[in-house]
Amino acid sequence: MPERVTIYDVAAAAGVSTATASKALNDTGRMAVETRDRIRRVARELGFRPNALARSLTSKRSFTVGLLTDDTYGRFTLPVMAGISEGLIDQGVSVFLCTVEDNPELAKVHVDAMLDKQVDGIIATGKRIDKPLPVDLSHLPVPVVYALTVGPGEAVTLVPDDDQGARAAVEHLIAQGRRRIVHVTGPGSFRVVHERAHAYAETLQAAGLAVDDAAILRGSWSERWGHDAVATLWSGKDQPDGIFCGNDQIARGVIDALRERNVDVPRDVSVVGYDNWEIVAEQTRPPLTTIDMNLKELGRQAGLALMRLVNGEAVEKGLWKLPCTLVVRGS
Amino acid sequence: MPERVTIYDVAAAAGVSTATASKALNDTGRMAVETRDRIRRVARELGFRPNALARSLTSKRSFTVGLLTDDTYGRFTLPVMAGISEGLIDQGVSVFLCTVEDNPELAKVHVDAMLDKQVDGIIATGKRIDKPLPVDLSHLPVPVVYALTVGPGEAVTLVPDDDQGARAAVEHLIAQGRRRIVHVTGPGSFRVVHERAHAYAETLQAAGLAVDDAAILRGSWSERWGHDAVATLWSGKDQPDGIFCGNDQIARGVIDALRERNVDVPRDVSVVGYDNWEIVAEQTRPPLTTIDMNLKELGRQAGLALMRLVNGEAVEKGLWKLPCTLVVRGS
DNA sequence: ATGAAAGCGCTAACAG
DNA sequence: CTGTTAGCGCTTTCAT
Repeated sequence: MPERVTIYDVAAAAGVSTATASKALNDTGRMAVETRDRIRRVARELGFRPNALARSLTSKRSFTVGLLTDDTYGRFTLPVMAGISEGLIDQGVSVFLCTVEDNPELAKVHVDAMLDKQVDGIIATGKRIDKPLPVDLSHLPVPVVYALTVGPGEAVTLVPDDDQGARAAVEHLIAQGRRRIVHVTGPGSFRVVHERAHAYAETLQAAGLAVDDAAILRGSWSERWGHDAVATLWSGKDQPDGIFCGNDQIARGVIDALRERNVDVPRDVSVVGYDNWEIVAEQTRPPLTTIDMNLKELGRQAGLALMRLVNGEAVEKGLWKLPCTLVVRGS
Repeated sequence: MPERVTIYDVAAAAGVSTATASKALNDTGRMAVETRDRIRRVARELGFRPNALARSLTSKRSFTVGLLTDDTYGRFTLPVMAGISEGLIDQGVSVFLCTVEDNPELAKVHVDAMLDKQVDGIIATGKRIDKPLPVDLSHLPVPVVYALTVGPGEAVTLVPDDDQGARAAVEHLIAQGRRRIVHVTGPGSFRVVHERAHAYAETLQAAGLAVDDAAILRGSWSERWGHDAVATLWSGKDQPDGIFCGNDQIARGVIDALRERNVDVPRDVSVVGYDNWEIVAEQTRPPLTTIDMNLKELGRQAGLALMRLVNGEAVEKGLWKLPCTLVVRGS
């Protein structure tokens, strides 16, 4: 395996001191252009790459951040991760990814490992906005940003704007001429369920449509529940012509159930999902119109906010609600 | 933000030199037990945590590895990542996760960043066993292990044993009393398609069942294709009583299509999928019997193999085929 | 049994 | 314009 080239090698080869070499390579200090060029050329020829660890030791910056998540399955974490990575790569920042599940000890081990490795900051992310990670991150020697998970009030927390997202979904259904719109969603124990349901009701009201509490059906986040909800709805008399689902899996169950009843989507009923989980949304028949939470963008913003904090720049504390986007497909 | 405590602080507070403090904390050297205990106690009281960067500078080990993947969606990468992390956490190793998509420049940037940060080794992983990452990892100053992606012949490469997995699937169908078993799989351009098809044919033959080339239907990796394949199969005369699918999505399409034709699964036809993608496999009706590639275990092994390489221990080079497991559900 | 000193690779004051 | 020196936090000979 090739030996690593140090700045001493470069300095020696260029016939200068390491200080000069350092300055030349970092474009700091002042020196003859030709010296600078020569040193740079030598460095390139030797394939010199500075040891980031050594650099960090003095600079107090490791250009490394930690991403902590309790989302084992990665449905939400991965887009966030991709956004962070993409947003920070040109600052030369790398990301430690740690999955902590619901295990406080494991979480502590990972946080300690990150701190020992001098991460510049930590991003905490999760699968539930209303559930904190199993570890207290509030008195760490580095800044912390929360994404898709609750942080303390004085922290920066990024979440998708559920209110706006749900509103966009319902407004779309109304724009399709739908008038009897129901909402099939997840368990009432999730805060997003309330927020989306609330936005749903308000949007109907604003459009002068009847708002009926019975039109909000709460169940699990599964296909099966979407299926069952349709069975319930179609056993009554007033069938809806628009269904806003709490997530794409429910929507998938709904669409499948409707097809089995020979109810045509979107002719007879329009369906809108939530999450834009492409693997689900693109495979429904017809493909699912849904709300995209723009998680990648959320990740990018989280990363950038963290770096601003790291750099001591001012960052507005509190809850950042990032806009969702309606993705229109065939349903 | 709390100031970091250094070994100098500990040494000073304990009234010893840093050398002694270091020895006490690392359980090296020899000294009075009481001195050691006192130093340790002081360190604990002060909340001392050694700076891993400084330590790495001398030890030449960063206890950090890089995970490179082209699997944006993360379907395969995440379990592998979880396995690596889980397998290495008690050695104090952290993982940099980098998604490089198919972008050679991006890949190079990430690899360089990792090397600059002195990763002890790199694990390359991907979504296709027969496609290399868009970057050459063969002349790096650190060891590399490949998982779910092709590496050079002299490298360690871990893949699921497709032959054994497919065999297990078909044997299960035969054990269910199925005699007319077809194989609905993905595009012929994937190597796994050939391997699984080959194992399928061989297993039938070994059981004394007729092997027919027309019984292998190649298409895309989608639900839609599973659906279409059933349409094709049921338009002919000899309908199968067992279907081995190339992945779970195809299997899902197959099961849905069968239900639409009032063909009962598993009474009339047994279906086996591949991947054990729980989100799909558990939501089919009935839940899908499928093959699990044990990716988390594969990740763990990859991590352990890499660390053995890092430690200069002997590791058998070449292709490691790890066993798959049949997961029996309702189909 | 303990400590002084050197050094890991790099950067930054400060001289020359 | 360039080099000497000190130091980042820790480990490790080598003296004492």
